[in-house]
Amino acid sequence: MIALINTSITTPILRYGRYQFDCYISSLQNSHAVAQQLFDETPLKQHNQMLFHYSRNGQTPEALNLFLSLYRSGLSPTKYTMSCVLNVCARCFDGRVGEHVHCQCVKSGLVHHVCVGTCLLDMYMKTGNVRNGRRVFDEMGHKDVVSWTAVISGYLLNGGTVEALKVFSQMKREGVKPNGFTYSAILAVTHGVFISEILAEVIKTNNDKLSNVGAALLRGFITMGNIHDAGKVFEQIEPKNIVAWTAMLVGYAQAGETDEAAKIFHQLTKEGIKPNEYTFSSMIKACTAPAASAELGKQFHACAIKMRFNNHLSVSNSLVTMYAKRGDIDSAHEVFKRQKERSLVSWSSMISGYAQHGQAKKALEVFEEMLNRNMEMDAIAFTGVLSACTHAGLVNKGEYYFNVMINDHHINPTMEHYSCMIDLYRRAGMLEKAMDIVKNMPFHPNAGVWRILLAASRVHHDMKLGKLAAENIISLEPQDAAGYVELYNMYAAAGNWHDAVNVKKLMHERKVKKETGYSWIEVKNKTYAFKSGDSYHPLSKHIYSKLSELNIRLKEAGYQPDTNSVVHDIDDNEQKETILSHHSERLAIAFGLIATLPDFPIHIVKNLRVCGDCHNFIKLVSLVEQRYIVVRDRKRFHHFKGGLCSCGDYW
DNA sequence: CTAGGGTTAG
Repeated sequence: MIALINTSITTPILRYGRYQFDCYISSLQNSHAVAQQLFDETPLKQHNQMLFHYSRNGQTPEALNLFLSLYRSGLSPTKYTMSCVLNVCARCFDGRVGEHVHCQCVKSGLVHHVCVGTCLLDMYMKTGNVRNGRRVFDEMGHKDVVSWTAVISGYLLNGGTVEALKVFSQMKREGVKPNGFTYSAILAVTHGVFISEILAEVIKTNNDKLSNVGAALLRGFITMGNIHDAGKVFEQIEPKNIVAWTAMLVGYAQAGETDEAAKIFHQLTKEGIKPNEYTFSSMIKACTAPAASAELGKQFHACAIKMRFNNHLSVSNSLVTMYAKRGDIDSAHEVFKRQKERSLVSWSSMISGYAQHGQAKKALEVFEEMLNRNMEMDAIAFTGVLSACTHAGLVNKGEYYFNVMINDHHINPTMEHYSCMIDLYRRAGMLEKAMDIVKNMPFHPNAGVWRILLAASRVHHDMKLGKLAAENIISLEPQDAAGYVELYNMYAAAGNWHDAVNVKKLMHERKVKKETGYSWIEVKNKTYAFKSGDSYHPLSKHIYSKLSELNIRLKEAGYQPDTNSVVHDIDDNEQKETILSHHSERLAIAFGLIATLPDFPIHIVKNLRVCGDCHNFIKLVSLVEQRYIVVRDRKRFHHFKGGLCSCGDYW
């Protein structure tokens, strides 16, 4: 676990002097009479600047405390004060804080200023109160392009696509000219298809080098998976602001190119642009990619601390997920524990983190704490707790939470929730119950569900189900090799070579390729990649001889290779064993054993799931070599120790 | 006068 720097004290950079700042802080920290007097004598303008500073830095509690002191001391807030504090309220989860400020705005008459009105409607929209947001907007005497844009993005934020588009056209009808911000917002719903249309309109109306729309266009291309055109748009944006840089960074991150994302980060700082919380949370998220080094994530954490962004909610939330995904669940919890305020996202990040590590008990504890605090719940929070139950085989608990979600929280189960339940029953061997859900849920099963059923068919030797699942996977996701391979193996096993050959032909015609399995291991700050049977590593010879040595020792300890995991069309059992024994994770582990000291834990990251035989193999390695081995596969973590795995062979 | 809208995290 890394040592976290104490971040509870932040020193803002102020326009006024150090002395005044110290007085300021003391006035906030104790209710000492002298300090209070100092507070009262400080001009309102400086309080406002301080408030602005807090709001810009995401220091929500500080900002609200300051506003409260201001209110208590009898100073009358200005429209500037209100704008700032409403901006802060927009990020609160308790909408009542904002409502209170709303009352103050009405009483003082400040509500009639455009800025205050806009902040108010924005606050309601961001806290999910669309009705009040709309009402404030309708009652505004004077509306400008900013107010219109705020309503549009407010609707979009709350899923009101149709209303957003309506407001967009109404605005144009009333003669208000959309600007870059407006296009930027509306582009989020136009899904690529309209990109060229909007682009034409943008060029016609705002001939200003894509400055504000650029980032939105860029995002459009990225969601279409077109990083090339995204890059071209990026080049055209001039000057490039932080939003544009962040959008480009996200583009590379989504394409799995963590190093390119990091390059963008360094480039923007070199150009004198200051990264903000969006940049940091995006960059830290990029560090969770399987091929990214664990060091990189820590470096950006350190960087965030240095630049004082670590206390921003989105940043600390992304840190929780980053550490969890990097296998360091303790650091994830440490960040979570130190969060001054936590949102729904914070709690669900922690729950999913524990779930991925198979620590179901802790996941449920955190979830129960959330329930006790009467926090608002959403579908994703329940996905976290259900997946914890699934990974640990807690059938009763899973059923219980599923019902709580529907009956107490009135959340409609999504496909994800049904998948969890199907997987939960399937792993527990309750195939009939799993099938009941498949038949009765209001969705057509997606490829994910069929993959679960495919796994079930293998365990239960249910050929009929296997065939059905494989065929559905092929039709739903024609580029996924799993269905073809399974179907081929089934035909081959039954001696039906005619159909087997046809499957192979189809696969060939469609250019379907099995995703290459990679395993990564980090040794002395360097990441090494291995793929099955490769010999690129300079120590390759030693790695393979270590593997043969291990094989002999493991067989003495009772290891029997399970060649059923091999999906190749090979008859020779010995050949199958060889393929198994050279799976990428084994190469990585063998290298880890050679290259690190005996008490050093070995961390492996895989892009695919670990196969049953490798799982057995690693368990025994952890026993005979007395090593702690952590494997992160596509879905979750396995902590191997003394011949056992944290997943309890339940994955 | 300053301030409000656009990107981000599970």
